[in-house]
Amino acid sequence: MRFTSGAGGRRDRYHHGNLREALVATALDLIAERGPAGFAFAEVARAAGVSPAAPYRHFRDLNALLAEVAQRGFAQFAEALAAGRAEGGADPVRALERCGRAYLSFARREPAYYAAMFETGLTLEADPAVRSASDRAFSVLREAAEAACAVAPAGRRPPALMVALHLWALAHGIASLFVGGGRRLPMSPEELLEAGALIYLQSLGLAGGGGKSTG
Amino acid sequence: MRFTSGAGGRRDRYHHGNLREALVATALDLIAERGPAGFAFAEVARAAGVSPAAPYRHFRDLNALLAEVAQRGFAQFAEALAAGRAEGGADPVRALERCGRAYLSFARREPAYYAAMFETGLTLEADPAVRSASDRAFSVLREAAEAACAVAPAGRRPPALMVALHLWALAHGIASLFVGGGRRLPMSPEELLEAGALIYLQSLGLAGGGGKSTG
DNA sequence: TGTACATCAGTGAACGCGCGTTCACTGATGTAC
DNA sequence: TGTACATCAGTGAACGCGCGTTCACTGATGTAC
Repeated sequence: MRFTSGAGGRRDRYHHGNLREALVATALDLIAERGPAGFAFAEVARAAGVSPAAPYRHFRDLNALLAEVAQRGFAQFAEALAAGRAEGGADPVRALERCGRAYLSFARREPAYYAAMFETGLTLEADPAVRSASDRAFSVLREAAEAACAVAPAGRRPPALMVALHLWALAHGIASLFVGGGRRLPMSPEELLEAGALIYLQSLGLAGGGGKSTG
Repeated sequence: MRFTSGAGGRRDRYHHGNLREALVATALDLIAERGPAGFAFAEVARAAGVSPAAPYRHFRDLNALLAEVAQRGFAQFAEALAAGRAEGGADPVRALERCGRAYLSFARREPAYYAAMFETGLTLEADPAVRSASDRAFSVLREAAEAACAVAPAGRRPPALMVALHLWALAHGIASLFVGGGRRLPMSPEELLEAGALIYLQSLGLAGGGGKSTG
């Protein structure tokens, strides 16, 4: 549980004071336990210690609550990607690699957010707020790819958008298949992604031929 | 609808005769409409034109039915991958590429199966039959990767399992993100995968340096 | 070919349950004066 | 500082509904003789 019943000990008041936040946090807990489709609106209310009618003051229905969770997830995701990118420092290729690593690490660190973002069926993508939060996250990766592609050998500069999509898909595929799920691997997802990105970027002339490029 | 009410016109009989098959087909229809978590056990019965108690003769509960769907999906998936591989002919690298292409094309052609296989939450993977059907599908890809890696330049032969995992993740990521979903792309998923696989395999010395390798 | 019978797949009624949603309400908060 | 009042967040009771599951049943099928 995150702070489902108010970490400050200010509970059992008639006015909850922070129910909207509490509902989001509770939904996140329930998603972690049972997946994004594993519970009902009334259940969130019960788990938050509130009457079944209370959530209607804040969300039209369960879907709206899940959309809010997904939206926040994408916002945090964007921050995590940007932080990863910054970690790479001045070297744009290294920054791109770190960006991919941050993708995977977010999926591992925040499986509930990740599930809300990507495993809810496509319904959420119809929500404009979710959609634009998602776009903002992807644009971090796209910009990192643009910077990296700019340092490619002149004359064989790959399309940055394509590079971004390839790395996104690779990271997403690895996260979906091998993080959390029961599938066994002979290596960690992180190692798998790092190796894949290295092989891919080498082919584009963007990574050193065999040298160590990460710490 | 596939053949929900018996394609042979032999309906309105007391004994359905093929209810098990009809339930699987109906579930597939419902998954296509609303996703793997979007309907109830009783609803499958109703859609199949049968009393709510009837499905219990064939499946313990909705989860067992979904597991059956997933299992069949993986079986067809394995066949599709093998067919793709065979399409590549004697050239093992080409065969590997075709295998990846078949992955994507299955996701597009059979979105309901694909959803049952990969978007049901991890619960299904606990089922041994589903698990082994899934393993069988992956082993087609792994064997294709082994054959392809065997023709790599001696001395820098990549680990085949890793190559298989990379291509699997790439294809799965592209399928999950860009097939069916609302996300727009500047190119088709097929082209994206083909380009990605080519870049990746070139780096391993497995694909011609810039030559056309597909038809 | 015909009859008796066992088997089994599907019926339909029934149950308790939790959900989604609404409603008039009530208690807390903050603000005007 | 104190009081009256508007606002608003949460209550709790209520409703109809569909679900999951069970049960004794019944009608179709196939087989033994």
